Amino acid sequence: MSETSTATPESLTQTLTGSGLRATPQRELVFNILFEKRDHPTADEVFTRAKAEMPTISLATVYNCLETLVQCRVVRAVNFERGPTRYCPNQRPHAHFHDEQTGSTHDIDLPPGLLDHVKTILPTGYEANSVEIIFRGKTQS
Amino acid sequence: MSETSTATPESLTQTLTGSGLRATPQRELVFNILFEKRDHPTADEVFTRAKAEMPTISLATVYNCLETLVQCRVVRAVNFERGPTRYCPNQRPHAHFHDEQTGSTHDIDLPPGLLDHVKTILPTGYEANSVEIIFRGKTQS
DNA sequence: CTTGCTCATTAGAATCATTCTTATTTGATA
DNA sequence: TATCAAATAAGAATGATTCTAATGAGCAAG
Repeated sequence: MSETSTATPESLTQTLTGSGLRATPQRELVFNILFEKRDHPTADEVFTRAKAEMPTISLATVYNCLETLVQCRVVRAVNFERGPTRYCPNQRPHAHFHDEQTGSTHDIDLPPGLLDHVKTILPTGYEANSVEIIFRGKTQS
Repeated sequence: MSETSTATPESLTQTLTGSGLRATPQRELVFNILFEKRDHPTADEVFTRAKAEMPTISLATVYNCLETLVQCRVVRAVNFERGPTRYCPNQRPHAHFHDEQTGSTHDIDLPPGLLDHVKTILPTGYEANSVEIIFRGKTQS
């Protein structure tokens, strides 16, 4: 039974209301889209998928929902390279591997303690509250 | 005598010509600007500094020069958060610390072996040719 | 040298992602 | 059910970057 810190569609409502926010259909839809297919879509891709389910949703709302979910820490915004921001449901601490051939991004689970180990390289006076690790390369498939 | 892999204004010419490119005044100026003040400026900031020295230089040329220098691996493009790309002269392997209060970015030297250690978390079949580490937090100053 | 050719630069237009603005809608609360 | 704040929608506006087309510069062959 693996313990994850990933929000689920079920726990989303309480996360939102717990932050004084409303659990709207749009927010739930956007989260579900990220939750169902973990392929780090851009806002625009989320928008396309959302429209299939809710044709009246607007791109601005998708941006708003994503921003809200990031604030609530149930979704993570990821930026490597210039280019649109990509989003993933937060789950356990993980690094990202960016396959330069396919352009796709894979999550890499982090062994416990690695982030703390990495933080030890910081000089005195530097207090990190997050560490992001990005690999670039290719995968044999 | 510290051994670095940092290009210098002197070595730039041969790096460029070695790649079949010309060492133009614009390219040299852009590189010198990055080399002199290592504060991770944006293309627009480089442009402003460049104009002080060479009033006729254009923003497009600054973008072109930066891209060329990145291709030659004498300059590194850095992207965290959405927002403009920032540039630093390549020097030794280092991580970036992004101070969330001031918005400034500091280089963190990496102890030898750290990158290799971090790479060991990759599953079989993943071949990383680069690892980027980004800290976010605050500094006591 | 000087003609020709390729690489670079310039200026401005175009594009893309994102944010902003304003009006409308929704939903919880009194 | 009336009220009021929060959320959504649509499109305009912004900002960073890239593209396009024209001009300029430097080297190589004659």
